[in-house]
Amino acid sequence: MTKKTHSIGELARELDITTRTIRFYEDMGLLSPERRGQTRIYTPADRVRLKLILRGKRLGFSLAESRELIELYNPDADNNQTQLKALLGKIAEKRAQLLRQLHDIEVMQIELDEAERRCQDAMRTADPSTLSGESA
Amino acid sequence: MTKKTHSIGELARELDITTRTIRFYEDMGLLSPERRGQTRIYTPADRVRLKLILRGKRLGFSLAESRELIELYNPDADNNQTQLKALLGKIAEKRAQLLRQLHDIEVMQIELDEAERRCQDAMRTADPSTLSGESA
DNA sequence: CCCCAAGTTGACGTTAACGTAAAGTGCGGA
DNA sequence: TCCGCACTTTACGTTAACGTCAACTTGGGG
Repeated sequence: MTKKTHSIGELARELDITTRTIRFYEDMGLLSPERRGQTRIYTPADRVRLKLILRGKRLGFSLAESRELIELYNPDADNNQTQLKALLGKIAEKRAQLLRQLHDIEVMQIELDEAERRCQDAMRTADPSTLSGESA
Repeated sequence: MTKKTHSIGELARELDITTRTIRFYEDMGLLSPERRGQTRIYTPADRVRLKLILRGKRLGFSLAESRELIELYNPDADNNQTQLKALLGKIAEKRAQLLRQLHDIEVMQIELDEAERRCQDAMRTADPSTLSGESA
């Protein structure tokens, strides 16, 4: 059975971040691992949270935004109807933001296509004297 | 004919950023508008560059990355074959990065779906006493 | 028992991306 | 002519997200 908990070092190595980063996220309230004495112990759930944060980072989310996201995934038992409605609203917001990013990516992909085309055109029409030595 | 150049203030208003930001981008080498005396004059091309930077920001790109992107779109006449190959390589990198982001967005959308579902479940099963006053 | 690797808590340093305040320039209108 | 507004440069301040020591403690191996 795949070991259920991790040390901070293990997590850091696996996710390719530093322990400092993990502790920082804890300071920011994004994680709250258990303790055995002083030592932090991370559950699979903590690992999931971390990966969620890192995914957020890859999309340009701030830690505050990632914290919001994490909270969205937690309809805690103590949420009343009003709070739940607010949650649904925030979910819709995030969704809209993702759609905007999708659009931005599409546009950027097209621009990259054009850039590549121009680049290849330039290679074909380039002065052959600038060839940098692959012919004997 | 739609006026061809813009003042820094016009651009700032249109793109919803500050003039400080625009000047900062210039300091970072992302823009180099013409001058009429001291005053900066922005061409449509400058405007395009700016929008490109802002799109990059929405996707979490740093200004350095945006500068790279801008350079990708400029197969300057003075690029030799070696440089052009390097450009194609960078274009491929950016493409890969965008694909990663696309994947991240997909995953996140699914997670939002689940979050929304859980949230609505919670609303249905919630203690009706927490209803905050919409029934007469 | 002692050491070392891996953990811990401070605390200060650093980088990116601007904000903000100060002090001056240039120009179209009353 | 003087006002006001938009522009300019210079320079210091700020926030987020860590990096980088320093000075501990702690559990297991020789």
